[in-house]
Amino acid sequence: MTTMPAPAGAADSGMPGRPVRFEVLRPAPSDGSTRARSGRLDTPHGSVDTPTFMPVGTNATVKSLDPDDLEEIGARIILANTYHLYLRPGHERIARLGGLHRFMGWDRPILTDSGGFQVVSLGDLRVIDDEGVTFRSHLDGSTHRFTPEHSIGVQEALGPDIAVALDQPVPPHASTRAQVQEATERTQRWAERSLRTHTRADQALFGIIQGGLEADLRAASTRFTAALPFDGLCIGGLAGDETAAQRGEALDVVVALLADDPRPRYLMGLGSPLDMLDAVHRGVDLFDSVLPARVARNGTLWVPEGRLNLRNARFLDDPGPVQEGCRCRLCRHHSRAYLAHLFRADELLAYRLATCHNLTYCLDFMARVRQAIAAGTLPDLVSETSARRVQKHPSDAPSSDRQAGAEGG
RNA sequence: GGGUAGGUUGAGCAGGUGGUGAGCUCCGCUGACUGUAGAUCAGCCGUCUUCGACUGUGGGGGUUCGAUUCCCUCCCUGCCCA
Repeated sequence: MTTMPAPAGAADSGMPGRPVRFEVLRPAPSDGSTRARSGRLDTPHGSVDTPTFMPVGTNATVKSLDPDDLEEIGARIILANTYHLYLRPGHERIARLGGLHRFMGWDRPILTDSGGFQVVSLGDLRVIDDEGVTFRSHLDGSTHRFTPEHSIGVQEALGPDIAVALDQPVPPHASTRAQVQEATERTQRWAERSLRTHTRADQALFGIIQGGLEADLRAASTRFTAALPFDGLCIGGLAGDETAAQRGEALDVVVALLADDPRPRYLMGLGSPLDMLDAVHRGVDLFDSVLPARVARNGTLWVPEGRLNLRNARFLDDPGPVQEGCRCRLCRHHSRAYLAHLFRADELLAYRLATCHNLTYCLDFMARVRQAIAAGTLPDLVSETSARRVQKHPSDAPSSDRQAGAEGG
C-alpha cells in the first residue's frame, strides 16, 4: 500500500545508488502467523506494489495483448525473455531501436529472464557444461552459445529494469540428487560470473536460488546466493512437477534463511492464484507465469468458483458474463455465448478477451492479497480458500495439492 | 425421355475389380497446460454388456461356401443431350 506510512521495522534493500530499490512496507508479523509481507519495488520505469504477478511477454509481447490492454488489466511489470529476443529480432537490433521499452511500447518496468529456463524447456536441443550452454535454435536449428557473461551482455543491450543471472534449473522428478547438486553448484558459479560482468548502472541484477527439492542443497544455494550483492533473489526450479507440499517445504527452507534479508523474493514460474496465495503466505513477493495467458488462449477462464472451459457446448446459449462484476473488457461488454462463439470460429478476438480476463483475475487477486496483508487477515484468506477448495472438490482431496484451480478470488 | 458419373459412419474423402471395410481430414465432445519451440497438445467421435463383441459400402432381389465387388430392378444426386 503506497499510501501507508512505513511501519516501524520497515526494511529497505537500501543499497545506495542501486537502480531498483525494494521497500518492505508491511513486514511479516512477529507472531509467526504468516511470512507474508507487502512492499514496493521502485525501478527506473516506475514502482510496483508487492506481492504481485508479472505477465509473461516472451517475444516482447504478452501474446494477443498490446500495451494499452496491459495498462487496462493493471499490469505494472512484465517479463520478457533474453533467449528469444536474442534469437529474434536480436538484442543488438533492439538496442539500436532504443531498447526494449521503446521497442515494444511499454513504459513500465520489465524483467528479463536470463534464458536459463530454456536449458530445461528446449531439452534435447542443448548441451551444457561449466562454461555455458550450447543451444540449437528452435527457430532454424542454428547453434548458439550462452554463457553467463553472454546472457548479461544481451540483457544489458535489451535494457530491462531487472536482469537475471543465467542459471541451470533442474526438473526435480527427472533428476538425481547428484544432478541437482551439479546444476545448483554450477548456478552458483555462474552467479558470481554474472555479477562480475554486469555493469549497467540503471539496471538491477537478480540471482537465482536452485537446489531442487533437496532441503540441504536448497539451503546451501540460498546461503550462497544471498551472500552475493544481487538486487533481488529468485527462487528457481519450482512450479514444475513437484506437489504443493514439496514446493511449500522448499519455500520454507529458502525464506527461513532470508528472514532478515531486505531484498525481494521472486518465485519463478508460478501463476495459479491459489498457488501464489500459498507462496505469499510463505513469504514470496514476486511471481510470473505463462499459465493464465496460455490457458486463456486454450479456452479456460478463471472465475471465483473455479474454471470455465468456454469451448464447452453449454456456454453457447449463456447470455451472462464470464464473471459477474469483473471489471475486464470481456466481462463488461460480452456474454459467455459470444466468447464461446469466438473460440469455435477461431476468431482472434477470443484470445485477446480471454487473456484480458485471466490476467485481470490474477492481478485483482494479488491486489486482494495485498489488502489482506495490510489488514492483517491473510491467514484467514489462506484458510478460507483452502477450506473451500477441499469442500468443492472432495473427490480430488488427495491430489488437490496438484490441482491448482482458480478459486479464491 | 436418352446418355454418363456417382451414392462408404454428421460433412468431405480414401479404400475395396468374389475372401474379415470402423482408415483419414473437418465438425463435434472432453481433458491437460505454471521463469512460452504451446491461438497448442491429448483422448473420444456407428451400437453395445467397451482389454471385447456386434452392425455398417442407397433400397430390394438374385448368383455364390462367401457379395462392397458379379447380375436384375428400383430410388436418389451431379453433368451432358433432347
